[in-house]
Amino acid sequence: MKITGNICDIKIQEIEDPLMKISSREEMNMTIYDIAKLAGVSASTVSRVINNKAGIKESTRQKVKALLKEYNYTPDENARGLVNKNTKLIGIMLADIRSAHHTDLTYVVEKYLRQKGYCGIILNAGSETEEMEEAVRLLEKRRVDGMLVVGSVFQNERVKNAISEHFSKIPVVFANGEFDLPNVYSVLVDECGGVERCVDLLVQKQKGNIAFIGTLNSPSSQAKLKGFKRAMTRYGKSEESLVILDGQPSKESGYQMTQKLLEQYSEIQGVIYSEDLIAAGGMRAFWEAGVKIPDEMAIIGIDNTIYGELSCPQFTSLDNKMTDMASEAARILVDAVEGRKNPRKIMLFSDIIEREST
Amino acid sequence: MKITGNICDIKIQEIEDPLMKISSREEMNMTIYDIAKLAGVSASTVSRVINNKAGIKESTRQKVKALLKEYNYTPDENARGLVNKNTKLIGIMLADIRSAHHTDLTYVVEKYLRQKGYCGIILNAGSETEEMEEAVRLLEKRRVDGMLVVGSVFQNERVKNAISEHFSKIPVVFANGEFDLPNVYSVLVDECGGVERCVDLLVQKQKGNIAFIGTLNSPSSQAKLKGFKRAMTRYGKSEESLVILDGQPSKESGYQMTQKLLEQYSEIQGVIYSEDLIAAGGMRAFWEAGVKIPDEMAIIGIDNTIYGELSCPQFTSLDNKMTDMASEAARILVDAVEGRKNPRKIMLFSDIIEREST
DNA sequence: TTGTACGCGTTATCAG
DNA sequence: CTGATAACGCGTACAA
Repeated sequence: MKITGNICDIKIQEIEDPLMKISSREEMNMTIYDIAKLAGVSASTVSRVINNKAGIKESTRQKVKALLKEYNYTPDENARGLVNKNTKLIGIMLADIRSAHHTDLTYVVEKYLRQKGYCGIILNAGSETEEMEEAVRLLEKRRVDGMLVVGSVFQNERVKNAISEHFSKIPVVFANGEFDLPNVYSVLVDECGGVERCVDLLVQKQKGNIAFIGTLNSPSSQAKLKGFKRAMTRYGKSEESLVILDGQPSKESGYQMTQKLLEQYSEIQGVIYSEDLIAAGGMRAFWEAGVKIPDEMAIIGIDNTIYGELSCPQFTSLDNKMTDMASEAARILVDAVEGRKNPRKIMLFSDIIEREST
Repeated sequence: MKITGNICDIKIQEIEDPLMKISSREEMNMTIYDIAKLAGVSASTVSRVINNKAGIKESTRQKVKALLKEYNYTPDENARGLVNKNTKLIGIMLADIRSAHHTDLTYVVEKYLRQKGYCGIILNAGSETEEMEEAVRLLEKRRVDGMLVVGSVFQNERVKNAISEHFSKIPVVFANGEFDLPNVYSVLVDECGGVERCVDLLVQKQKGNIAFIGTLNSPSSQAKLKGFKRAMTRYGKSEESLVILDGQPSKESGYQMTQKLLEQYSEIQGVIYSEDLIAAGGMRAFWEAGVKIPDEMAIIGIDNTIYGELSCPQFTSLDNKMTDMASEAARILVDAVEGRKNPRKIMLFSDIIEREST
């Protein structure tokens, strides 16, 4: 990977730098002792100034402050944490930050945490329980003050055990899932009811023959599926007659499942996809097949991500309130870390964002 | 936000928990001293066992190890860092993790760092220089071992100064930008040349009247624009005659700019968008206007995100190698932190991923 | 092979 | 108002 030359006015140089090998030690970070010596006071006085404690002569305070600024001293948050018994670190565990709804959530959480003086450590813990346990262990080593678990895929015994082993004493907020543990809070969304309302919407649009396509393995997916079944039986369908296609959380899977649907289930008038991403894959299949949306087929996704808005035509999506969930979860977590009380479990209500596909 | 009831079989409870108010102190995290006492050895022996140092009687090693496991002791990484003078923390600064190409990059980086024993602290530093400086300060407080700066928006004097003030002694890798500072590495992509090749492709497809739509303010955008101008003049166009529409990095802006294009520049046969997201907005405008793609209009985006694949038709995109950049940047950073040498500046070469829009 | 003593950078307690 | 001193959890010379 060595390129030498001049490409588009950007000069490429190679400098095999001996990056400050010796010089680095000479100018370490300032400590309160250094400042104290400079100011002719004790370290504790400097500490007091830094933390704005009362009972310091104004003149010394100013003198110290000046030095602090001059040498632009920055306190070592880790050393601070050692004595304060907190790290101001929050662990954020999710399967994969690349899934659009988690990205949005993470953004909101990180912003909030930072505003409250905390730093988020985001861990892509994957979808295998072993990786998840590993992530929990890692966060324990970091002595995070609290932990946010995002996504119902984490709702399994292994993770629950890992948490009760390693994190029985710090607050944990589970977004979109729950553990029956004394220190775990839950923020949930009524995806079940939301999907019921999706069915209602389609029925109302004269699209009563509805298929459900998507993943079925996570608790969240199960809730969605339950909503689907419940609503469909409410409209007189037998559970055995329902068209439910099990797939992966990818656009490719959405595409394939939808092709299968078109081949095998000609009576279907509408589809509910368990995720927008899968729906986006489905849109492609309909587009290729020349199926008119919404006239010949109505579409609803879930998550209300940007995929629905980018699609042509834009598709309706069940907004499962990921950003609301993010701010609630972050708030509850910080509250818990700082000793403020909150309900152990709250639920948010999803909304259908109707667009051109219904 | 209090809900009581039973919704879709999910029982909602309200427990105004007094979350372990008293009990929490009783069972703090184990320290090496606790283990030492239990094992009847000194703390240093325990430390040696933990760090697999040689020169420990096998029997005591086993005894200690057993205790370690029994009480599932986990070393305090922060305390460890205090004496080791490292934190195994890496700061990752980007404008907004929600932009798809940054999300992918972040994922790759986080995975790599973790595999190498580091933890990433991701900061959404926004696009205002003040926020950026704030982020730098924050990372200094955390005493990160290294820092990754992602995105050419950070290439400004304020950030450069902040880095030389607060981070003159630790390695910094700048992905998609550069600072002339001794401790800063750069990983660049030849977006300029890439866009030139995009123009070449369109010309080759008999779509020589090309417009450029997108953001123009970041160094990265400037490089893209330069490539556009260079190639177009190469094909005999005068620079003044070029159609260049300045917009925002959003689908809405892409939509509006494209509408404007359709209204005002009927001779245009192809468009290069500075970002996939903007291109996606543009696709909508073409779709609404009934413009046939690629017959009546050829489209190329930049970033090679999922947006291009989801679009119907899928659009061609310049792959600016964000994930390669991510792994290179992460590798170089860890290398630098651990004292291994690397070129100070490397460049990756973009690739055109051709799809249905050209 | 193991223990003692010290230091990392900070805050808190207590004495002055 | 200010300064010693101890402590946080850990690693490491140095001594035994």
